[in-house]
Amino acid sequence: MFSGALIANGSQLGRSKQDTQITRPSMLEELREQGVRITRQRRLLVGIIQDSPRHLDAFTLLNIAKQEDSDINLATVYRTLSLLKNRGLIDELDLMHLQGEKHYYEAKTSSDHCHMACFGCGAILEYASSAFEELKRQITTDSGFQIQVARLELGGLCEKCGKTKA
Amino acid sequence: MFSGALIANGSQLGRSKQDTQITRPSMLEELREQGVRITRQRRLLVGIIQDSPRHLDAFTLLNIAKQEDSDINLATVYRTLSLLKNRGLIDELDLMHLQGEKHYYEAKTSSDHCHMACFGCGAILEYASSAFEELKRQITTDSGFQIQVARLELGGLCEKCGKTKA
DNA sequence: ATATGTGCAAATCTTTTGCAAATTC
DNA sequence: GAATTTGCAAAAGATTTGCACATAT
Repeated sequence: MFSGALIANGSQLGRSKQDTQITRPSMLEELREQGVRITRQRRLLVGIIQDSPRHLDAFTLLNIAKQEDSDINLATVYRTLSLLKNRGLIDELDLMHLQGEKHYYEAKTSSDHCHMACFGCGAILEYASSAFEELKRQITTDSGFQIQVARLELGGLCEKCGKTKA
Repeated sequence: MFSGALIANGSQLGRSKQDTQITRPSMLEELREQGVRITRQRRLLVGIIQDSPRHLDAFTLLNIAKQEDSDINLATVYRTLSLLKNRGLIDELDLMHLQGEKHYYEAKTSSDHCHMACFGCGAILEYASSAFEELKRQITTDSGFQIQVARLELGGLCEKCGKTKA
C-alpha cells in the first residue's frame, strides 16, 4: 500500500495514450469579463494554478504563493479557490483520498479527463478520451440531466505496479 | 443554489432510464469467507448499509444503528466503514460536496454506476450504463491501468430544475 | 469614497487514534 | 484463553468564519 509523503506525480498531460487534446484557456481574462475584482493575491494564485502541471492542494498552493508574497494567508487561498470553483474555472479533485481528505485543484480543461490514482506507487495519471465525452452526451440525452461538472476518478494499479504485484 | 439540510434523495435505483441492471450481493457472507470476525456491531452496520436505498454518511449511519444498539459508537462506524472499503465491499462517494465535506457510502454493485448531484434541488440520481463499462475497458486497454475502484460523479441540474431555471 | 477583499485567530466539521475494558472464536 | 474489537475521549487535519484593517475601482 502506498504511504509516501508526497504524491509521486509525473502525470503531466499526455503521459498515457489518449485520443482527445487538452487545452487550458486564460483565467484572468475570464474573471475580468465576469466583473470580478482582480487583486494582487488573486492574480498571483491564478497564475500559479494556471502554470502548474501538478494538482495542487490548498496548503501547497499557499507555500508556492508565499515565495512571491510572504504575507499571503491560507484563508485567502481557500476563498480564491472557492471563487474559481463557483465560476467554473477550476475543477476540484479527491484523487481517491490517496493522501488524506484534502482536495486538489486544477485549471478546467477544454475536455474533461479522468484521473487514475495508483494505490501502489501513488502516481496520478490523466487520461482524456472521446468515449468519456460520448458517455456524458449519452447520460444527458437519456436522463435529461444538464452536466455542469464531471469528475471521473479511478483507483487501482498503474501499468508498472500491476506487473510488479502480479 | 441548493442549501437544504437534507439530501432530497429519491434516488432509488432505476429512477432514470439506464441500460444496465444493478445488483447488490451479500456482504456478511463475503466477510466470513474472507475470515473477518463478525461482531454484533458489524452485523448491524452491514445490515443497514445493505438495506438502505440511500447513500449514508457516517453520522447518519450511526443514528440509524443507535435505534437498535444505543451504545454503538461513531469510532466503530468509521472503523467498520474503513474495513468494508478496504475489502472492496462498499464504495465511497463525495456527491460533489453538496453537503459539506463528508463522505457517503453504499454497497458495491455488480456494475459501476454514476451519481448525478443536482445543484438546484439537491437530489442525487443514479445512472448505470454499458457505455461506462465500455469506457473503463477502453482506458484499461489503452493505458495499462488496472482499475479497482471507479467513481463517476456529475454535478449540474436535474431535468426538472433545468426546465425551471432555463 | 465606497464596496470588496485580506490577514489573523478562533471555530467548525469530519475523521483518526491511544488505551483500558469487553467480546469473539 | 488469546487475539481482536469496542467505547470513550482526546487529537488531528482540512476548511470556514467574524472582525478590524487594507485595497481596488
